[in-house]
Amino acid sequence: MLQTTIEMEKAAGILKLLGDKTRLTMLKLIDEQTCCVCEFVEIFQSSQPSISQHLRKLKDLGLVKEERKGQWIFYSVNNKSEYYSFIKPILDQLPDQDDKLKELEKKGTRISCC
Amino acid sequence: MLQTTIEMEKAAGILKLLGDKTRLTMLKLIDEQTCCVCEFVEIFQSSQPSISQHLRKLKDLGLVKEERKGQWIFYSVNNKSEYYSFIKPILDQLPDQDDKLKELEKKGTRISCC
DNA sequence: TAATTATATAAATATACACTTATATATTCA
DNA sequence: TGAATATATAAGTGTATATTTATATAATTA
Repeated sequence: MLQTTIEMEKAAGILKLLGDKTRLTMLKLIDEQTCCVCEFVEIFQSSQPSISQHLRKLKDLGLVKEERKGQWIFYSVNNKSEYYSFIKPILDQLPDQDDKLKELEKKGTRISCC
Repeated sequence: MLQTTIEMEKAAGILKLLGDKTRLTMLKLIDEQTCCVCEFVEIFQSSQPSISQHLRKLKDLGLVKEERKGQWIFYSVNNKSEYYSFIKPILDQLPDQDDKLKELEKKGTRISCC
């Protein structure tokens, strides 16, 4: 097998994180874009702590990276992660979620600082 | 995007099932082989009901198929499943688990009926 | 046909997980 | 510098999930 493999325990841990609709949708959204916490709060109609806690789990495994810009913290998928090649084929099979961001833009609540 | 997509909710449900070390290892094992319940019990050092319940969940989503041969029921990944193309790239990135079956053969507890 | 072996299912229990509530920290702006 | 905004964290709570215990079903074999 030429393909890179990933330790079983690690793989299960990552898949468990992806096995949540909110986190999975988050990852798909920020695979090629960037979102801040308050945008997620609006998109998922969830509380701010709930969103923060989901992001924390993704960050703990190094799957996402954050970048502060003023008062906002923007999240995106960490394509430098050693597990990116593991999750990328999964994300690629998910339906595009850009309509969710389009909705924010329409409502004028999309944050595009700088 | 040319790739087939899968509904978000369904994808999360499947990934949640894969996000368990026992089930993930099971799937990897039976992607190209066939195993019966008692073999899993020995491989994972788990109780028989525990193994049966894991298999039930995989079967409920159609990810595995079963075939009775005498007193044994053999399980294998259902490559006819509409979700097989979703899980296959994941399984392909996992380390080979054949050593687990080799171990059974060495101990003489591998079931190879017929 | 009775005993044995393999598997499934149901109920009970213990643990893991997501979400809420409350609070802390950090940045911006008046 | 004080108020407002954005985010994080900690503690508490409720729900989901895995595992055990107990029992049922099905096939085999003596």
